[in-house]
Amino acid sequence: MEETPAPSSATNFIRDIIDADNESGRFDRRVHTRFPPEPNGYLHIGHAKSICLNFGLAIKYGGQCNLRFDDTNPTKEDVEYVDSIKEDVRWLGFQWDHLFYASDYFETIFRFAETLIAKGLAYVDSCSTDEIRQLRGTLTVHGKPGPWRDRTVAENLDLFRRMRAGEFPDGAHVLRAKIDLAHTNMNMRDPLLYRIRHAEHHRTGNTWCIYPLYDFTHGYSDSIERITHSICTLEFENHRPLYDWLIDVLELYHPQQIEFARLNLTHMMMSKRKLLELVETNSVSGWDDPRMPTLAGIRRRGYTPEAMRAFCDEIGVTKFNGLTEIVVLENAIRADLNKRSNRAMAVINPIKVVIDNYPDDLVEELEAVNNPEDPAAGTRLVPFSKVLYIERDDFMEIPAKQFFRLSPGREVRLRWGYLITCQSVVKDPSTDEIIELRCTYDPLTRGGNAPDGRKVKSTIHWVSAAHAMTAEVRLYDHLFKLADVSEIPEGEHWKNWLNPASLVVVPSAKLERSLATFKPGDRCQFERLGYFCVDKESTPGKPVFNRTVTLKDEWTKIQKKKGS
RNA sequence: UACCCGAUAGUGUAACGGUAGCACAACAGAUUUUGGUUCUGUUUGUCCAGGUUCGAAUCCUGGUCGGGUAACCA
Repeated sequence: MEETPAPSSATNFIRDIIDADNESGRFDRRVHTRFPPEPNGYLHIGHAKSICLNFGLAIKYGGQCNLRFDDTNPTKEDVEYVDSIKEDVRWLGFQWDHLFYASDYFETIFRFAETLIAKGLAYVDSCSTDEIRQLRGTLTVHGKPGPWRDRTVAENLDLFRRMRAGEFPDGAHVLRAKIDLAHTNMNMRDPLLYRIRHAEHHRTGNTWCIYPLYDFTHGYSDSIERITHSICTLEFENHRPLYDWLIDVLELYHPQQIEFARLNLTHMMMSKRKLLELVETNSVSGWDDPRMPTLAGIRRRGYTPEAMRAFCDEIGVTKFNGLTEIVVLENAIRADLNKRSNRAMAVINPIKVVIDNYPDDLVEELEAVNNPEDPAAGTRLVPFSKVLYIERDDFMEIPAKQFFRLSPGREVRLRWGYLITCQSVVKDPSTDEIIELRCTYDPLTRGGNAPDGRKVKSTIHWVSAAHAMTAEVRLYDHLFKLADVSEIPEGEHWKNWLNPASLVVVPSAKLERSLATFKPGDRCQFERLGYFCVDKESTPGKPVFNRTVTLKDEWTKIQKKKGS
């Protein structure tokens, strides 16, 4: 476990609220937050925003942050998710002060319900789901009281206890708060508090056959844990009056609920339901497919926790429901990896180069700098010989304007190697495809500098054919070709918008020898191409590298501009 | 057709009644043995209309636009 992340310097409206509360002494200057996921899926980048916010606030103010599993719906939840969520929070660099489960409070919450009944503020409703929906009214039409609303306290208490005792089947009764069926806020129209579910819970087993609903559980959990600021996303704004009502009628310790806008990213789908569908239909390889926005996915993709935290810091926290460009995320990981990644040479789309005037059997070990951003990273030796591979994109038989890489008659530098000049092009006579370049080198330019001081416009990467290792390289791109996935009309098949090129597998890229020692999770920069990491499926016999993100690429930009 | 919330450059955010800043993007240049990095510079903004005030992005009123809300989900 690394040390506690430094507190964020970014200010936001929630910090303003906390500052004001500390000023007034409202919570005795305590700050106690919580991150409350339901263990029904894998965490994604949106959750990272919430995690960084809640844990970050606790660090900033010297307070505490709990991890609490909101596990009130036994049919959707599983320990698999509990475990992955813990792992993800730790990976992001945070450690919770207390670990709780809402199910820890089931007995307490049951007693709260009895108290509510005793106060005449809750009743057992025996209507069907349909009837309840009918009587609740609509957004513009008031609801109406149902036939069971005026049961006596004794009758309600008796029925509720028998619900718990397992005397009734699922759906026979529910417990509802008695508030106001004509309320303009739908959440206040006698909200459901408990339902009967004869289902096994991943923690409480078969102890319970009634389970409290979110609204009835969440505020009480916050109150029990003496949370000061209960931070959630915008869609719970309309729940706050109920949150406050439930705590106030029982005269309990009252945390402050604060809502902020969830994260939306271009080219990304954040809906848990749709992510689950991608997994279940094998549109991706799993929850940790490197194209997924899950923390498991981006971790496998090669993202670092430092970059994720920097990103969350940069995007800020507001109540405005915006759409953040994915390049902001990409910029965060580039900035981090640029400083710490060693460089290596890898040729993804190779074309053979023969240095005609280089001795047939000579192999030279050339010194290469590991990381120009970090002198302490030192140097390594890379083998050079007569037959090399270079990137097919680094050669143009008829060079375009502004293309200053290799072409017939032109001299370029091989990184850490020699200056070479292309003398001729060998083509497959049947297909006309270029299969080989014949070049000459200048023996006086070892290391890359010419004694006469002449300059070349371009430096390209290469590997010695005889010494290269072969590896599978997986090139990842955006999962969705559409920037704003919320624009996909409801009902339209959203999977039509998946990017067919989101994964390009290169079966046999040619890699520099030094990469042979890399283990799964190891990261490096393939010079001029991007940042890569070794995939978990990689083995010594069949190495696999994932592209985390490309480098910025001026040449591709120039080409795109010309094309459009 | 109800209620709640929001609106600052292309995008995301800061300014808390007193000079509209920052990051990313874009554009131009310098440096560079990665068309990377770094550095310098440029372009672009307070949704609209009123009001309060010496002074409004900020406060008030009205409008416009956008988001949320009618699971026995969270």
